[in-house]
Amino acid sequence: MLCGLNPPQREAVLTTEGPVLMLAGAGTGKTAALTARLAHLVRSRLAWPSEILCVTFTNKAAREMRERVGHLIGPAVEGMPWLGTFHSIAARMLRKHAELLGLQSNYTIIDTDDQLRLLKQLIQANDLDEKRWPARQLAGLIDRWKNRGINPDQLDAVENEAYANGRGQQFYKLYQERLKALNACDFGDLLLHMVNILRDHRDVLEQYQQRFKYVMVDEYQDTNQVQYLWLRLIAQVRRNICVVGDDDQSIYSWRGAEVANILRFEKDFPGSKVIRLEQNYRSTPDILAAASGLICANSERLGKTLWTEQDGGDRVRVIGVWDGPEEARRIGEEIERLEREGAPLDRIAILVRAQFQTRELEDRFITIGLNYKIIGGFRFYERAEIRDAMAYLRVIAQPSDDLAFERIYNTPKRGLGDKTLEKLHRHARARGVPLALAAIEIADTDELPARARNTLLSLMRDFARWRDLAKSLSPAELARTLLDESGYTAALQAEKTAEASGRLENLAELARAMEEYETLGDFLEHVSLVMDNDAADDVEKVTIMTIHAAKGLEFDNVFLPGWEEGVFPSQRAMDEGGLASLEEERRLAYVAITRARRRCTILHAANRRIYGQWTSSIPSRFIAELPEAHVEQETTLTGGASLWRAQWSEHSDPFADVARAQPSRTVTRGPGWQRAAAQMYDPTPKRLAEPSRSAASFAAKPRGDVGIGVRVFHDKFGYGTVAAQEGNKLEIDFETGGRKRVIDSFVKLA
DNA sequence: TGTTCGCCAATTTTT
DNA sequence: TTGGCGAACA
Repeated sequence: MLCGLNPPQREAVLTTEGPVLMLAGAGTGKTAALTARLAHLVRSRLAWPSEILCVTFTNKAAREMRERVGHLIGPAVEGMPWLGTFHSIAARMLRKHAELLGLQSNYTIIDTDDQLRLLKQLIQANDLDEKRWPARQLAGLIDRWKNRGINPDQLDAVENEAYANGRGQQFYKLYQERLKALNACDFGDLLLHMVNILRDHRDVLEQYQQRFKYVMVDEYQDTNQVQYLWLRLIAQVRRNICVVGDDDQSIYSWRGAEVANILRFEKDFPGSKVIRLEQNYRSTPDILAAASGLICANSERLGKTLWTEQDGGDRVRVIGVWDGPEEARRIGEEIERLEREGAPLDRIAILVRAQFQTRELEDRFITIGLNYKIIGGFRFYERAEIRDAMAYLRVIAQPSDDLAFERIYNTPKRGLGDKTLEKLHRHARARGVPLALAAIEIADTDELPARARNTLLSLMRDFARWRDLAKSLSPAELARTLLDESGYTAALQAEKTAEASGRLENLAELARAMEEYETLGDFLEHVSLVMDNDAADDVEKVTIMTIHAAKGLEFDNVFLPGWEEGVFPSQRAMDEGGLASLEEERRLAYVAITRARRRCTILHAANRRIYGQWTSSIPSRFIAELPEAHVEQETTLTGGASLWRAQWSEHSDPFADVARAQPSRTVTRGPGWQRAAAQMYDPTPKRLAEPSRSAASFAAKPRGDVGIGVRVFHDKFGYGTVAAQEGNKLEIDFETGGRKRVIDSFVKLA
């Protein structure tokens, strides 16, 4: 079991008693250490599998862990009910003790979509202006409160002020009451409810404290306050808690994760042993050195020094290009080259800061016929059609599921609108029954116009029939029948669009996925917590995803586009979160670079279209922070510059304005950005860029609608009059700021 | 009820 | 540029 482990890893495995903090840098084999430790505990009979609590953040991580432990200890792993995500374990506990909070044990777990609709209803019912106080914001606040372990009555005045002029608490309370009435929990509740129970019921707490001889936590830097409280309650007696994490990879603070949890572990658990895993098995020395150099700029680190036995490899490449499309083109070319060299596509990834960056790449890859897949964005179970199908199933399984009922009672369109819904609501509230029951009752009266009444009646009959069928059919068969008979499939077929046929496929896939489940209940429980669906693909594809989504993964070749101020670090981070969020961006950059095994290529463009607006930008400060010795810079702009110069003849440094044209909005200009900017616009390049197609894009055609004397508007400089025009370059006398040279696509007719 | 137009806003998203 | 949403119409 210990073979193949290095000394610190062994130590982590063998230090079973007392608190252990395992600081594991990127690619240092922490999962190996963790699984070996788990296996060791079982093998040496220190604990039964059922006496070990092992928590991860994602289902994927839990699954992998289970698999790997299974290899080490065999079928005993089946008896590990407490290996899972925070949420699934808390949900399981809560099912046992739900009645302590006035919930039934078959409570529904609602997702953010339901949550939002519920809040919207509350806001409307309480005459709040939805525009001014969006449900999203309230949802965000409530989430944050729950993440911090704050119950409605514990909310302080300041927090309360955060929503609707001091009505935050009121709405939080209302929301919780509504959830309880629906016998439902949101994700945050799973943990918060359990913490409340453990706090208020000594007997329950002691039961778990006794049961769990050992506690292990993966990705500890991502725990939030309430998860921390939960862990501490459970582990504080035996104190056999081993947490693994990397403060440098904490990138989820905006979701309530608190790096502080890992930073103060030693204080929380005095006498804890700190073990550092620093030998990296993933990346080449240059990649490691570049990443390490970058992360050094952060304060408040526990500090680790990654090293590797590997040698050789390429330096991290930094490529400056003219604009977004060229960036995408360049990446496409590089990937095609790698492909020709025999590199498998599925070991290549493009990691972006934000989803909008994927579009350009996608466009380009479609054009050149490169196989790619985009991870993230909408996940399978979040698609509208899947959620609709699920809602049908939920109503069948639980007639009291009002949220599900509301979702589908007019989907597909059957002529039941807001008017009818309102009546249902009124009746349901008056009688204190669920909507579905109210529907049956009201369809028996003359409250509704004949048409609505008949439709409703037949819908409720359908549900009664399906509920009946549910007893004899398998979940998958039930789903197929229901989709057919409800007219849902027919409505999609009638659409005849590519999108609709995609949706039909998804529904078929859903039914297929349901084959594995014996009962409808099993399936629904699975889906509410295990919302992932990585369908294995047989074709090799390049992966495009956000850096966040890439945490924990590795690729031979990694491309990192969009390293520009405003994109990465993102404008929002710089505007709002101050130093702390800039440091989180830097950690994100660190995560990005350390995904690469062999080669890492960073790109930045001088111009980019964001939200339909052309914006010019300077290289990210993170580029300047990379240690020069491990970086190789290249820019295609040099070729372009000479063309530009040829067109502009006597103007010696045409790029000066592009560089200077930066918005003064960017308050902090790190000392390094100039270096990068200078490098980028250096007219005497250290290395001559290949005369690329990008150069050609410079000789763009002029715009027909601007000419000398025309008054125009520029986003940064304001109004001005065109004084000279050459190709697509304009010289403009601005009303404030004097004469500037700009590209015609940056101006609008005034 | 269902459709269409104009306005506004716009990161990251493990469960 | 895209999408979501409410108000105005069919």
